[in-house]
Amino acid sequence: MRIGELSERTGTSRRLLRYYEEQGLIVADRLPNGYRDYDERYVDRVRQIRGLLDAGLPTRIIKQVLPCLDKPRTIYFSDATPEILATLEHERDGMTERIQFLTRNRDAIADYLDAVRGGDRRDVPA
DNA sequence: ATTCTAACA
DNA sequence: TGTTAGGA
Repeated sequence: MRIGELSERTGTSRRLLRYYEEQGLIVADRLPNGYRDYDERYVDRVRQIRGLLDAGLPTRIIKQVLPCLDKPRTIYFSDATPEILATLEHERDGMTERIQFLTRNRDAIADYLDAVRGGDRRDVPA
């Protein structure tokens, strides 16, 4: 498939797909006309990349982790070097911090909402 | 129509 | 990341 289809099927802009390639996250084959050519495997791969990006991992880290993940949404290291393990532990801690940050803000918003709506009205007052 | 590269009101 | 120019 060409970039347009991959874009639609992954919800990722063509611009971003080219950017991921530029960052070494994905490698596309080229059609005789120069167009990028992707196989089915890339649909999941791109989704996996987006997931890690949303989790807060920088592309440079994803680049190292990517070769260790394939089929489903799992990450497995049979060749986990101590450097990679240390990196992942750091990322894990970063995720934990972001989760706590999000939780605090979500609760603050939830409390605000509960305070504003006297327990009945579901729409925000003008 | 679609995609490509490069570049930035 | 979006958008756009200029080309295939």
